Amino acid sequence: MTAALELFAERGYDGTSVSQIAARAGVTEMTFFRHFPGKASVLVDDPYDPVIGVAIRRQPPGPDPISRAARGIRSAWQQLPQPSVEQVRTRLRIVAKTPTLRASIAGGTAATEAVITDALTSGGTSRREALIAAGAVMGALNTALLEWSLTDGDDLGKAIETALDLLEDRRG
Amino acid sequence: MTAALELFAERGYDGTSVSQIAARAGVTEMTFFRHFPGKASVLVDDPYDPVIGVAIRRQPPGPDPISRAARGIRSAWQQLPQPSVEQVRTRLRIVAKTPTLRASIAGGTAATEAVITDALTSGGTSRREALIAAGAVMGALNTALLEWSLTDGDDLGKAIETALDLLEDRRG
DNA sequence: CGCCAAATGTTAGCGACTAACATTCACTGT
DNA sequence: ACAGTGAATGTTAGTCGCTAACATTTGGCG
Repeated sequence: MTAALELFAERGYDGTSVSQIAARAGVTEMTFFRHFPGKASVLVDDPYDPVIGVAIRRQPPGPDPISRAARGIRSAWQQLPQPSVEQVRTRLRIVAKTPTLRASIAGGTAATEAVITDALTSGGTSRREALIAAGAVMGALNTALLEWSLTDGDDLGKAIETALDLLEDRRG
Repeated sequence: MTAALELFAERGYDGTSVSQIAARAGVTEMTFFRHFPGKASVLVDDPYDPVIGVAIRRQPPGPDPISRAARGIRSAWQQLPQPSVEQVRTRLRIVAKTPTLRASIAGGTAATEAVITDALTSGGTSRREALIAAGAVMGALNTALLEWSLTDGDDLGKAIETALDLLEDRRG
């Protein structure tokens, strides 16, 4: 993983091949694929889904599933151990600057969307509305995180807050 | 394109190779890639971006960029020539059932997101909020379209309406 | 010291995609 | 009718991500 991040920083994501990563790690291409399911997986690792699920369920149901999801994620974020901001930033920066990767995180968020959808439906929201709300929330969050990664010295928490406020606290 | 859609229906997206498509089309693999930038591009073709841009700009600015974007898209959708619903459905159905494709449409919506972002910022919204609003709207719409494609006999316009209403018409 | 299992290596192959170069095709002007 | 020209197509060869089948090493343990 260290080798990969170094090379991505040096030559960019598309500019570095898996065999180069393996070589710098003193290892074969094969053993790379035994540790990571794919080249993109070096940059993603998102174990937050369960926490998000219960946090959303704890929010009072209401007519607006988007707001409920947003409140749940805010609460989850606050109780989560804050990750190393600079590490998150370097990773996300690579994603933000690589179109193919931007696309592929959508695959990573699919699981989170499913968790949000389930949490919302358990509160009485129709499945269709829950799906849409989950899509909207994840769309907003992903965009906010990528944009944040490209700026300097800004607070990660504040970026998330901006996104959640915009989703939740409309016409205000 | 006809050959590709046939094969996707027969063997699934991942189960058909580009050379198979080319063969059925009576053509070489190379000339496939000269017509389509990639295998996924057979299923996507989204010339609506300019219309969306001007439609959003026409909406009165307000404190809530998400609502403005949603209203703009609703208006654009109403004045657009309605596409052949069944054709849209078969295409989207393939996308919905193929995880790798679901991810790759995110790449296709990047352009639309940029258009929405620009339209919103021209109305006084900050760049960060405009980006987030665009992400939320596209996330909701994509999810709604994919979910719609998997159902039978439902109205496409109604599915879009559900998404836009949820985004725009909060708390009630 | 020998044994077993996990980690790693080797080889071979598929599919998406690209580049460099050759070829055919359709159409134009003389 | 004919030569010429530019676009569309074919050919070949190669890179990269990724997988499968089988061999090899490695490390701990009785």
